[in-house]
Amino acid sequence: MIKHQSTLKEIASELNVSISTVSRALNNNPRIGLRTRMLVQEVALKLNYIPNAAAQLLRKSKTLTIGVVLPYVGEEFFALAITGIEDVIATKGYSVLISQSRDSYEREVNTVQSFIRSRVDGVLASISAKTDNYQHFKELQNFGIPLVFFDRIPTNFVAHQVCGQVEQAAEDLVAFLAARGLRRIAIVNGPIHLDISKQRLMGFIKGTRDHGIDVPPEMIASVDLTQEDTAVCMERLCLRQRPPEAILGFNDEVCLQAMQWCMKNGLVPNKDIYFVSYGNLPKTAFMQNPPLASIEQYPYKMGMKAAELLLQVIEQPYDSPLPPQQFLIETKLIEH
Amino acid sequence: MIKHQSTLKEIASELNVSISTVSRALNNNPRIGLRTRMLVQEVALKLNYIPNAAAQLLRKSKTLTIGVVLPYVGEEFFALAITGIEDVIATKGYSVLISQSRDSYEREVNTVQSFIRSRVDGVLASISAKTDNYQHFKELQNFGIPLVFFDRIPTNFVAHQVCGQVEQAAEDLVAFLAARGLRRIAIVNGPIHLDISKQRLMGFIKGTRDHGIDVPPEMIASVDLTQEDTAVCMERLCLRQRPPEAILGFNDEVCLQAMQWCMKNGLVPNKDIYFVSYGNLPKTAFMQNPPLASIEQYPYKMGMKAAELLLQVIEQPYDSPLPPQQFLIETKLIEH
DNA sequence: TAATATAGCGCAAACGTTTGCATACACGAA
DNA sequence: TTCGTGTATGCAAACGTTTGCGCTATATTA
Repeated sequence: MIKHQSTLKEIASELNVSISTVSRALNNNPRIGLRTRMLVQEVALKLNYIPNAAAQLLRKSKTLTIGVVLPYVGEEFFALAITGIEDVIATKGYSVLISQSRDSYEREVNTVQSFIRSRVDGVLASISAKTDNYQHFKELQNFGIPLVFFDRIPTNFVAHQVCGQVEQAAEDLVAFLAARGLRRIAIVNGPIHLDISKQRLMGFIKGTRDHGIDVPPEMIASVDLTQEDTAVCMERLCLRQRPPEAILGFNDEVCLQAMQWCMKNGLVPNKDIYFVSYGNLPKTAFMQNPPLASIEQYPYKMGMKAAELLLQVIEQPYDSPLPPQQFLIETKLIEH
Repeated sequence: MIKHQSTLKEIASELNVSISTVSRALNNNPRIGLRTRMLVQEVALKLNYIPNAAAQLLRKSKTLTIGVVLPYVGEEFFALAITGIEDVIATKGYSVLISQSRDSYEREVNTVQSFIRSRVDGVLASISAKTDNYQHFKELQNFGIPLVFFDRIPTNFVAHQVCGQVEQAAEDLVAFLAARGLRRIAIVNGPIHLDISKQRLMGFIKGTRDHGIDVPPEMIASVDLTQEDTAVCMERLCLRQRPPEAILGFNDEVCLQAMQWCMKNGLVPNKDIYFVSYGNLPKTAFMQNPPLASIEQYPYKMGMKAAELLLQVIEQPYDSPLPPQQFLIETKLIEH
């Protein structure tokens, strides 16, 4: 079903000039006379010429393309981050390949390898909930392809990264609950191999200790971010003699899952159990019972910052690579 | 910052065989002896060889890649459609380039041209709210690149398309409202150059007529899907002597925008003004006042169907192209 | 007038693959 | 020995660009 794709050669033979002249004319090279240049561009337009990116990449070694891999494009947090990324890289003439891992390790690996095959100029990544092996990212680095992690950054892996002030935020959330006299507080955390989960936990422990709150080990849970796992976790947490009065969720999505479990099990969210969370997502503005407080993480800004850092790394000369950078985006507790 | 990217040539010289032998060995061509084949694959692994997709495309004329352009990846409807698309094309070894137009005509044009440059094997498109010129899609077809529209399909443009039973659904929504005794009904439609907007309007007109409902022209409005425009529209609609009792929204997103305007202006959604809509999006399950009824459009299924059709078109031989196909996905009215 | 500069363009190699055709060798049969 | 028949591999062209270098006129200078 392939029809016709005009090439430099065709334009050249149409005008009885050489291929190189056509190439230079289209790139506005001043070595070609103005008359010829105009003529070539005219014919190119007439023939609907569109350069073959593959051939260009083969010669130059630039694709002007960056890859973005993240868990779900549909999650508001990531959707906003994508927009931030696009807005930054568009200004430099880059375009972006978006791919979602859907929290699957295999999908993430495949995506990264596909990015390598197409020789993108750089990669932005927010790792899947299942990823605790970073070989594919290592390979990316071996290929010399710049890599910046954002939000869901790995632990024990040296790379550029951008994320929120997660630990401080957890302390703030605990303080928020403590100020309301709540003392039986649980945390429903994300996978602990995610650095942002570790940070949430540290902030939670620090915050509870600061307020003299005792945290029995059963009050500390991790889920893999699926609806099912969250339900199992809630079951364990709430079907005990003394269920928690409040829950600090990994993010708004997890809280929604937990709150759904509550409703199915005759508990009224934010009445029987209070929720606080991360995200402050736009959709919570329409909710019946949004989390009492949620940490605004400015995903648009985070996307922008990550993209800016990546571009900086890309433009760095071969011989003086940038040492691994870490950026923190400030966060803010929002009450609902 | 580019380090090293191993090539067939390197593997070849490492083993003192020819490049063609290496190429064939890696493709498991039986013409190469088993011993050599194993040896080559071993060395390829050792050197972290990953083929250069650009070079491959230049020789073969297949990228095993399809492009998807749609308004917003973050909208639940499109996010679900993407997932359906991915699930289908993954089974055939294809991968997907996702790009959002964010309802901008320029962004959509750029995306399509970038798809052409990278010579994708096919394109799935859901057009932006601003698009009423289809030259860029025409160009795609001139290049012989298969194209399938889904959901947001253009009017007056011959192409394969997949969308929901929109018109019938609008009639159903009107019937739903009429059964509740509501007779002052307005429609807040999408851009009228979208075929699905036209269909909504036709269903609306048919439905109201069937129920003997009079519809003054002021009750028929179109918005460009932005928050601002919806607010302006609501203003015109509601700040009159007799505001509508019920509104049929273009989709859940538009309804949310309209309901936000209501709340800002002292009107209680689904009490002062009833809403019905399209989408039945998951997030409405958490809402305080979801639309009373919403049309489930099965976006996952729609994405799958569109992808299946595209693959079929791609695999069609040059000489017998498929005549333009139109598929309807059945819909269902859901009460809340 | 001769030497030199300059403008305008073409030649051909290179990027990393794939693939039709040719080649080299071993082995058994005539 | 000679021929045929596989089997295993190599050669070289081609895909569509970009780009260093070289060529030819014409214009400028001494």
